[in-house]
Amino acid sequence: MNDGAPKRKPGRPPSTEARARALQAAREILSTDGLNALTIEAVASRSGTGKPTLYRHWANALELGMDALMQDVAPALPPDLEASPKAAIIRQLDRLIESFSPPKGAQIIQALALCDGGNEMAQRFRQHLLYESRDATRAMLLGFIEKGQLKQPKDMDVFLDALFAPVFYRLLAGDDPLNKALPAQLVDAAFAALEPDATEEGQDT
Amino acid sequence: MNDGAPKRKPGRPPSTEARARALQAAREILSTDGLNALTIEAVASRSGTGKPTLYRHWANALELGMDALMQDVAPALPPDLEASPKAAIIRQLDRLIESFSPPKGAQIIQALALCDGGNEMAQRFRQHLLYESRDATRAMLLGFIEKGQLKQPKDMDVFLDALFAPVFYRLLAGDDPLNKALPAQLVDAAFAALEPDATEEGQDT
Amino acid sequence: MNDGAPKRKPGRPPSTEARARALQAAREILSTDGLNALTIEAVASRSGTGKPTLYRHWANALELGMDALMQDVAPALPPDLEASPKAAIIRQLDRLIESFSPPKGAQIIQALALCDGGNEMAQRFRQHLLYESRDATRAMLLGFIEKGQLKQPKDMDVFLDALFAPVFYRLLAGDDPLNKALPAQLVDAAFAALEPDATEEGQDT
Amino acid sequence: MNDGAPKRKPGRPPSTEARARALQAAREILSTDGLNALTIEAVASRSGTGKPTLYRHWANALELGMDALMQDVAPALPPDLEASPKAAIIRQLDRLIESFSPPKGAQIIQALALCDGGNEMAQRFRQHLLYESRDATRAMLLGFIEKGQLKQPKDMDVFLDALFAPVFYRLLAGDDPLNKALPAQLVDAAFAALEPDATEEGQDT
DNA sequence: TATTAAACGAGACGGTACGTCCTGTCTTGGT
DNA sequence: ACCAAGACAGGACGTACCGTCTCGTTTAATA
Repeated sequence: MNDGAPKRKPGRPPSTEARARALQAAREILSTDGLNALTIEAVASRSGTGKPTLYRHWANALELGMDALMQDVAPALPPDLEASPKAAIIRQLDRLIESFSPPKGAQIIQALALCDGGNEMAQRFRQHLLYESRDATRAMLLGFIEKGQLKQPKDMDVFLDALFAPVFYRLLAGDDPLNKALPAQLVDAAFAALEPDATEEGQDT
Repeated sequence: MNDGAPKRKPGRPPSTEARARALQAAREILSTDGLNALTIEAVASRSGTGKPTLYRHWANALELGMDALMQDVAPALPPDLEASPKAAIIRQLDRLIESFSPPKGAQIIQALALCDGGNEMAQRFRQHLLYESRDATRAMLLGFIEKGQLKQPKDMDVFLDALFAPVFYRLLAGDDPLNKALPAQLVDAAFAALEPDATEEGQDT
Repeated sequence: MNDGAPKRKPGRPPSTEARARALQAAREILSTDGLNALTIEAVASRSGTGKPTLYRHWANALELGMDALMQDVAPALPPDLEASPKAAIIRQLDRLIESFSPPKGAQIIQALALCDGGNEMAQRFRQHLLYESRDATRAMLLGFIEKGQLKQPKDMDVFLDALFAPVFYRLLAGDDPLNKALPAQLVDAAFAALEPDATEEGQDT
Repeated sequence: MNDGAPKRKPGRPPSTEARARALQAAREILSTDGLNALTIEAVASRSGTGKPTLYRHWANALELGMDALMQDVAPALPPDLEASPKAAIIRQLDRLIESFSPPKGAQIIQALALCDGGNEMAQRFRQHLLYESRDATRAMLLGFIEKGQLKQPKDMDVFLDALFAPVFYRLLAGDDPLNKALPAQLVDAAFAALEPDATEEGQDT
């Protein structure tokens, strides 16, 4: 029962349009000049937004950049228990890798590395880019395990790391671009520990 | 007074002392104020070195930082085929994690994310921090395989990723500090795929 | 042709209280922080008045400041033909100097120097601070002359300048504060030209 | 004994050219847009000088403006005891009024009113614009008095104020521009107190 | 008494300028 | 030839006010 007093604050409300213009300009700068060129001044001049307005919405250029980067990452992911476990996880990884297509991937890594970690925006960013896929995958795995289609891994977090960490690791290393085959390779390697019999025969590939 | 007259250049030779002073100042700044505070000006003023001298040695502050960070990472690693494969790899990972003790780990990640990738210093940095351990571990694994102590993994690079990527992934994520137990967990999980029978019984450790 | 009906406008009439609060806040700011600190925002926040309300009453912060400064200057002056000419003029100058007691004097000079000159508020300000005393003094002098108590000066405006200009000049110069003796000195010097005989003997004082 | 070691400071010396360019740009801005438009940014962009360089030379835009205004004021004044006292003083006042030709006069008044008073630049400014003429005139008057050509005024400072204050007063008031006749009027009025006999006859003009 | 239009406070808006910091280059005199 | 010191042009930082513009809320004359 909170509609009795929606408690609109006094004063002119923030302009959603100004915010949208700023984010759009930021995305454009990111796609053409990279995260280092994403300065508050550049966004202000490109978007026709005043600097104080930008600082009203974001604490600094990095937070604006994180916000802009989040807009370009597929926002949701459907939990899917119909397909095979491997296929479902591969689909998750595919989506992640697609979101990290150049030059976004390296910029996301850079933002992750630069952000403070303590503030709220950094937590949202990490949640969106690191944990959303991971949590969904965890939920899927638990579903498969419950249905008996999958063996319980020894340590779920370590198991998930084996799937997701290599994606970020390769972006961080830089010289090994993400490729389409990677998800299947990761899933195969991870499942080898769960389905020991299956790996025996496919070993000669 | 250099012996066979190996091409004595005219003029005053570069001062090794100035370089050392600069690196020392950089390490101090890194340990107290972080990579963002490592500016050329800060190093110049703290070390009593002129800015042009710094630019003579490093292209920019980031390269100086990478150089300073490399100094603090254990420089070598002994290939060891005497111990058990698991123990040998755990020792490698332990050394790596120790090198990444706060606040160095996050700074190394930051430097990796910021550096261009194309230039020579970035390659040395990556070689030293990403690939040295990995390559040594790969060599060790091949040794163990040759001796029959280890089964050949399906894809060596993916296998190595499963060991090393989580370390960097957790540094990148930030909120999950590296702990002492991690190496053993990673090795156990990775070896589950190689030694399916053995893991059944040793699971309760 | 709207004077038949007093033309009461519909809607809420301007709040005299808001105006008064703003002027009070402005006076307080002037007395503690000076004219440079008298910004519209400072007055708005201190007085609890909205910025648009302030702009409805004054065109900018300087005009508000001039209005506030005028409130603190003795508003009227009694023409006095009973006393001696010298004493009457000294009283005028005393009143003026009292109105300019620190820190007001310098602020008034600053406002005079900054204001445009063309607009209506600037004219009111000048009228109030420069010409009111001067005009009253001129009227008094004419009265004394008519009564035969005073000799006609060669040029009345130049004569008045000799009385009033030094007051403003010393405020402008800044390092020579106005003192109580100044009015008598100015009057003596000015009257020396009118009453040549009297000055002969009193010269050694 | 300070020439044995001229004590040249280490490091690159300040560029006289950059300073000159900045002052030139400031003079241009003053002559076209006024003192309010003389911002550090405007000077930087017009002169091709970096902002930090400007701040190295001047504490703020006002000080830069005062420096620029001083450049345009006739820098010296010859003490002249050959002419008649009146003529010599009129020449001084003429020079002063000429230096204050629009729009400079109002800008000088504005700068005087705005400057702090305590700092060194403000003192130089006042010395140059207020006291240089005044001091030279005082010296001349003393010379004339010594030679018996002039009677000793009752109070020299008050006498000098009667000559100089009206000039600044009229600039401050704004609506009464300085005219060519003013110096003679001021001198006549001031001398009336000194040469009572002469004024008797010329009074009816 | 209800309507209604203007003024109210609050505060976001696009802007301009501030004064600081750092960049990477250069110019000094000294070693 | 290299050094330290430090000034240079440039550019981004984050802040303070400017003067304008919505907002939703009073307030008082009018209908």
